[in-house]
Amino acid sequence: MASYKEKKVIPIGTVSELTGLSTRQIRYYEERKLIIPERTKGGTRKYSFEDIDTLMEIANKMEDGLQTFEIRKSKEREASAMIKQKLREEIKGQIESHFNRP
Amino acid sequence: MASYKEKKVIPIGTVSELTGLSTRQIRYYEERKLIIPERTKGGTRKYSFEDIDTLMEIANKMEDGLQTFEIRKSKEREASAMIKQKLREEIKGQIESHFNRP
DNA sequence: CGTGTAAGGAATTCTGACACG
DNA sequence: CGTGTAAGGAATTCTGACACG
Repeated sequence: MASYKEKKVIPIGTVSELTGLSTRQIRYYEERKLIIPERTKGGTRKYSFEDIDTLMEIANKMEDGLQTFEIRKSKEREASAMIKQKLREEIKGQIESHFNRP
Repeated sequence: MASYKEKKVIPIGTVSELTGLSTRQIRYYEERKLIIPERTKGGTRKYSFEDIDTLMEIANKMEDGLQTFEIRKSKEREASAMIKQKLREEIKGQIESHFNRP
């Protein structure tokens, strides 16, 4: 969970190099809630490697002609699908353990 | 091999926060060849998570009263031991495959 | 809508040096 | 030897705005 990949430590200039996106694009995707970096005391943005992966996906979708709000929607859908899936599995587990009780 | 952990992307200020070391200490350990960050075009240092682990180890050894050159020596010894070990295994593998040839 | 850019300012980092011990 | 600090400058980043399409 709390590993390297999730740790927000990379400045925007490096993210720009790693993703090939301009800093303008990266900041704009934040404005559209597609990524949420952390900030230092001074206010400079810090990203994680996970954010970089996310940005690459965003870049692909933008190339496919999607609009930022569509990308956000599909992210939200994915997230809620994940939660529902978790719940389903949990309930299934409980039912099974109920019937298998000796 | 070429994963997140080895990628040099973290600026010195963040490294300082993560390790608890001062930027002065971090730069000094570089001067003593204990860590070797990369640089951006502009010349600012970039570290990897691996470097951070290394710095934590260095910090421990410094607390134990070791001097930087001793730490460097022990690192070099480790490195050459690793290489010798690799060679030994390689030769062993070759001998075995020789005798097991049908 | 998504992105480039010039603008002015603030935060971050760099190096070489002096200080202390 | 290892580290703090003040100094001056350079690189990096920030925000809000205008522009184009």
